[in-house]
Amino acid sequence: MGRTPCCEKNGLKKGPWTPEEDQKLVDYIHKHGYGNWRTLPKNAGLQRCGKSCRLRWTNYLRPDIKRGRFSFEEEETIIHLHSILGNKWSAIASRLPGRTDNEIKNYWNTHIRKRLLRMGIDPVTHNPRLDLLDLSSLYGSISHMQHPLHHLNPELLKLAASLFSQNSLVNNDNLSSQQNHFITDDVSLPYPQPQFLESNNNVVDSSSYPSNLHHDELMSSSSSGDYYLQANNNVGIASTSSPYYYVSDQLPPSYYYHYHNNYYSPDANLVDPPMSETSTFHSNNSSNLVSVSTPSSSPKPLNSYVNGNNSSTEDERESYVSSNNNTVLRFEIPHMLDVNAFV
DNA sequence: AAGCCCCGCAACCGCACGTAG
DNA sequence: GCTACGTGCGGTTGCGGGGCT
Repeated sequence: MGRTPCCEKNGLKKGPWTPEEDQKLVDYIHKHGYGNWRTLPKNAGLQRCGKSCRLRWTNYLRPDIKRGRFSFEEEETIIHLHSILGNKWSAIASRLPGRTDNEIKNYWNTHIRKRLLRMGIDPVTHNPRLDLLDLSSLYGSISHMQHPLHHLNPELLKLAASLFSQNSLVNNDNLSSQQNHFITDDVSLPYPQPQFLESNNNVVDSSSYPSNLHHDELMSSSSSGDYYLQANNNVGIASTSSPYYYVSDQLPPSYYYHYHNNYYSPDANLVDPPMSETSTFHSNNSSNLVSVSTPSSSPKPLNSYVNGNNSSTEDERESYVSSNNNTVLRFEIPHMLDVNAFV
């Protein structure tokens, strides 16, 4: 232990770099290259610590640094890589030429993360935040009925199925496009088909939606390509990479999809979510325990994002994303979430 | 116009970890 | 094994700009 600090605290400048300091650092590195950051500032005539010089060089002065706002492709890559690598900013930066880890980290924290939260997506797990919806009354309504699904309004069933299928995967060629169902003990109902929409809202593809959603088959489903599919209707599914949902055997099988090449675009404006970070709810029948839990990942109150003012740049970004000719998966959530209106 | 507030971003801090001598 | 050093990361700070009142 007892490692000495990288610099003496006394006499060394902190704070923003002046153009003169930048020039000194650049000149020195052009002449001698960079190497020993501890001795570099002294040799370069800078009243800075080596760490500060290194950060200034790697994050700002390096000649190959790309300036300006992130392109849609870069942003897509960041989200993609973050879903795989997590907060490995340097690893992400290595895949984005000209971008630094610090820049990506800042951009993530100030733009992408907030937008994902507004979209109802957990920025850590990249899964929809089901905790934003209070489903207790919905499931309570289902579970206390003797033949629950027979008596429900189709709109309510559609909503329930929609909520369960929010984690749908996309573009899996190995899955056929048969009618999708969720299975209960006594009734089989079609899953609502998520729609692929172009920017003009034309439906362009729905054939790649996962099929064979019978839970017995899902139990044995395997990963395919980039997509990871797991399903289980037992209580207590454990996963190291995603939130998990577990339900009783009288409710739709739980499942989630870990996806890599696409991301969700639920219309978060359709709901006014509760501000709880995690919600757990129980049906009236204790044997039908239903728990939907999304790990907390937001140090800031969610309403600071959901209800907060959007900056103009953020609005621009939103319009940029929506106007880009990229296909996104869009989930339609009914406006009316009052269960009593359906039963 | 002035003051306040919010936000984005550059920069810093502290710590952990890998590596070479 | 110890130490120095470089590097990476999460968290945080503080400045400056812009918007609002």
